[in-house]
Amino acid sequence: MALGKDYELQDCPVARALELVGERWTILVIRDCFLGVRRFSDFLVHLDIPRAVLTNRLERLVTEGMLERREYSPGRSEYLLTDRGRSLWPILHSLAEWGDQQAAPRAGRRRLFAHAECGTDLDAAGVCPRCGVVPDAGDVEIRPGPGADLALRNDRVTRALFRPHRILQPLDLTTARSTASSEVS
Amino acid sequence: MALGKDYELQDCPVARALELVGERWTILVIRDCFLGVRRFSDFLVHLDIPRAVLTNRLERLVTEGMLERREYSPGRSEYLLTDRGRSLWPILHSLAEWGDQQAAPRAGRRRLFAHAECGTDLDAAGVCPRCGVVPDAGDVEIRPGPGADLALRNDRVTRALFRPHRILQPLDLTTARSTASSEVS
DNA sequence: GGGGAAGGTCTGTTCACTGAACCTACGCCG
DNA sequence: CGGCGTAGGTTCAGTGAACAGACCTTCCCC
Repeated sequence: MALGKDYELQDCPVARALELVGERWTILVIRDCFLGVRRFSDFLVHLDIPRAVLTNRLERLVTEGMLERREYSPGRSEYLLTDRGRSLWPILHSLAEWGDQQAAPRAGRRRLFAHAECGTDLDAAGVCPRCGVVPDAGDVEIRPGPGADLALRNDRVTRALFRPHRILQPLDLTTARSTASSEVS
Repeated sequence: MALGKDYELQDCPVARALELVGERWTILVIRDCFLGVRRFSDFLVHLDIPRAVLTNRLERLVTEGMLERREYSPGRSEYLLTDRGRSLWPILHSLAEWGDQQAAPRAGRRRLFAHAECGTDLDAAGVCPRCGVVPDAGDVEIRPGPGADLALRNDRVTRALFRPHRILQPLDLTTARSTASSEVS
């Protein structure tokens, strides 16, 4: 299903897409995957999502072929975007663009995306203005914009995101973890 | 709110976007607006959405400034996309692209988008390959692709969509209405 | 003034999300 | 060995939203 009653009878590609990624939380889980989050507990602290729902969404994304589950140690798994999952990048990017245009804090954008190869910021359509290409998700670097705000939320994942890094690469949570004097919700 | 518990604490543009358009059905209502649907009863037959939910979504979209409600006759209203609503076009387009890539029927794509000025089909990023621009939503023409299928669903709106037309322009429902021998769900 | 369409509201039921508690396996430390 | 912490879940009661279907009101047309 997707949203209670599935949209099966909708002969429309948008409905098809929503069947796969339209459930509550699903898009945010995928967003976190792009940001480099891979472990259950990291999704948990970053999303404030009920554990049962997270379990459910991860399972579903795995069976849909968006994520791959891999045990990095007995009983511990991490979740990685598959090629299919990565193909969602244009959707994520357009959502982020729109969200920032419509509701950016006064301070400015929260996150900036750049073409990693040349360092140029992407335009609204996801195109690198210098190279004239739409970079693959693996070639995008993300960094906090002027509107980013640690006061709003301060968990180890959010802190780690304050260092620029390539999308899809695992976050460096070690230092962020040790910096943590208190783990504020 | 947006999805039960709102995503207020997410300092992320994607979460902001989902707060506005992430609820069940909301995206499909907006899709229909782009397709030219304007009236309560047309949304109803095309979406198979519970009436109460439709009322609620339309109301919310109006208060969010995505739609404008206009009485075209006492007690009868139609809903039109505002500029803010139109700015969602890139998101809709990327969703449609992705949905068709991932789950197109064997017969092929369900819908095709073309740049109305020159008649060229848009590429996956929404760019017109001939003109090199991302056409505004008002300059996009939509027509059924080879994978479109009236057998799946056959209401007056779906039938009207079988004629090519410009996005945002009202559908010509009159002939489709009269053609209707029986209004199959 | 009877019938039909448009655009809703109301109601009972089902279903999914929520929050909190509980559980298990592993690793480390003394 | 025994205790503690962490990762990654599962279980369960409570709640709020979605669902289907009946009902209602206003307008229009004959």
